[in-house]
Amino acid sequence: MAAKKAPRPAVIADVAKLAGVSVPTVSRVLTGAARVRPEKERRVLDAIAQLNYRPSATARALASRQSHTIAIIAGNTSQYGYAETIRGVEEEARADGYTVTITVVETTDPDEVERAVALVLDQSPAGVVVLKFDPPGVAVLTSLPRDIPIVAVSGVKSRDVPQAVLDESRAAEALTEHLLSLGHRTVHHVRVPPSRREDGRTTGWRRALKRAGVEPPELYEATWAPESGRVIGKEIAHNPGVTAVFCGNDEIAMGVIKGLRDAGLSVPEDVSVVGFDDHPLAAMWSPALTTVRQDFGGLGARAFELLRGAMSGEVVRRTSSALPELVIRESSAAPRPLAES
Amino acid sequence: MAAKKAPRPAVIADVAKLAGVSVPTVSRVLTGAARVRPEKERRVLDAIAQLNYRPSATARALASRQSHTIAIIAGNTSQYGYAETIRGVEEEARADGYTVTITVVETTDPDEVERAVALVLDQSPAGVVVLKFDPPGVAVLTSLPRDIPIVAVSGVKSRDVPQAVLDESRAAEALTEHLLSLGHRTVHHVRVPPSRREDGRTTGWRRALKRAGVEPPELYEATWAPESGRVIGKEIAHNPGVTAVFCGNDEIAMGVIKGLRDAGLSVPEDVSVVGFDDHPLAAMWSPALTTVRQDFGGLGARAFELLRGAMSGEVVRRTSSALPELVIRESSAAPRPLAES
DNA sequence: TTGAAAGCGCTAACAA
DNA sequence: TTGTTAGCGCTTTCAA
Repeated sequence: MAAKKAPRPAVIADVAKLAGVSVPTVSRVLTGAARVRPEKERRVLDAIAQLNYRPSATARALASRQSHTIAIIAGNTSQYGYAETIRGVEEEARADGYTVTITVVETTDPDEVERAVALVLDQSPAGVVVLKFDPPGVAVLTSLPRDIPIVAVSGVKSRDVPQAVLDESRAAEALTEHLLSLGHRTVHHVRVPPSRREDGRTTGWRRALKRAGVEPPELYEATWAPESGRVIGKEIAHNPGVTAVFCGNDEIAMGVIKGLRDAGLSVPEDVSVVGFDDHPLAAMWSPALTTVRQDFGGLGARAFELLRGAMSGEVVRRTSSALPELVIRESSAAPRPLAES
Repeated sequence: MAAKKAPRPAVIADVAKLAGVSVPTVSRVLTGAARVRPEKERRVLDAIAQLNYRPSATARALASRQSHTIAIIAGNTSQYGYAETIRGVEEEARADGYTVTITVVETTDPDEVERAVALVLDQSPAGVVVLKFDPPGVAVLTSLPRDIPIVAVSGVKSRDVPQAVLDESRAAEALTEHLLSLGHRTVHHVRVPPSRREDGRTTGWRRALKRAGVEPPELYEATWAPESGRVIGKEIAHNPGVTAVFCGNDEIAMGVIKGLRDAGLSVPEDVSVVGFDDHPLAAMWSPALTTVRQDFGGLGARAFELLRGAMSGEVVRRTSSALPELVIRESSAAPRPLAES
């Protein structure tokens, strides 16, 4: 039972009265919408400080028909790439005085997608950032009305809505070429769940192989759990034809290495394994992982910048990332010379 | 230049007119605040569907003086424990129809703390969850007004505000005892940045040591970056008195192991290293990490539950976690028999 | 059970 | 430059 003592928070009318001006005048100094005589402005500012007044974002949003909230919709919030991207968006948004809401959509189940979209729309956010890394993200994008500023964040280019992209296919291509240049006849690929039929990582891998005149071998399909990588690693250990493996992300690569080792093979002596993303632990791994750096934080920041443009009615252009950076460490090496085979 | 075509979204008055009832009646069926004659209710529902009407959360919040938004304030969003906790809160909140906003406070700089708190307060959220894992979290808690429902999430108990806790000291104690029971004379500790003078992990470690009659050796201080663990690992390698190391979290443990190995030592043969949290990659590591499982997701969920209680004016009790679960894997073993010493 | 009237706290138009 | 007057889209009295 809280005491009734709590003096109800000051509202704009209280400030106006104390400052001896009208309510709109207070609003004007608050928003800077129009000039106010310096002296009155001072009085208003004093009153605000004295009453410890804070404008209600809710009332503002209702009256001005625009909020200072942006919504992020994502398949999850805790995985490395997602978390970092969200961090990037939040950081930029906060610097700009925006509040960010997060809504997770775990599956492509129409009901769930619908419900999440409704939750977001009900807040009438000033803009929406959709993490289009996975099928739920794609589904959300489809059912989001287009009369509100939207920016997608993705690993592959598309002309759907404005989007900040990290060119995964180029990165995957470079990584695959690295392996090929080491002398491997072919490179196998462990794919993480793609956002559509094919993701940028797989595309780049395939492209590099084709260019080298090598027929892409069959894919291994992993889930997002590192454990699934371990299972695949064990499986790979039984296939002597595999000398180099390109994994969809670093966590899976770590799992694959674990599986390979459990089966008695060593990396990179018996098989080279490379990851993707440059996870903070990639360098700590034994052997340290060869991978490609993905700037997810920067990606998020760029997404917000695009969104800011869209929100201010600007004509939006798409961005593309800087070139991905290959990080060569210890998990990749030349193949063991074959004993005939 | 968007066409003016976009039919402005339907508002409650449109629904009322179409259904042939008054606005308050529509509101009543929406909120369930009062009984409405079944037939009218049907007409209202039909009108809502037909107009594709969505109530404005903003207007609702203003009129009813209560929002359906809860705010999470955290030191960061991407680190494992934080990200998982946030996931837990968001999941529960979403199931309850709440929108969640995230605000990051990176330092204890009063201006930054003030600004973030203001950003949160301006939204007049229905409740606030503060991740009190670090100094910024503690600072936020101090400058947050108490006339709004607040729940803290933490690793150590305190009577400040209602809080969901994960009993870190018990877990750390169990882990330290495990090492001691293996035959180690003492256990060294690599601490991660504490939220206050001392954190639960360090406290538990110290307690177990004291209980065993061992004087706690000097601490090693790490940052949150795994790399800092590696540096410490190298340092430890030069100290032959160290046979067992308890690290503040799994990432740091991985770094320490890396550093130890770089210096030519092997784990657990030369020194045992245990982590904390049971990070998804802990099992993939070589050697697989001995650690203690922390259910951050559940922690977040419990925090929301507490908050829901507080929001509905309930008398709030504190929760405590279930007992932490020790996960013994390969990185801990009996010390090497000494060659005299 | 229902409608009329009165706000919620603010910004937008419009005169003055 | 400033105040008056109208709302924003909803919920909440209060009568009926």
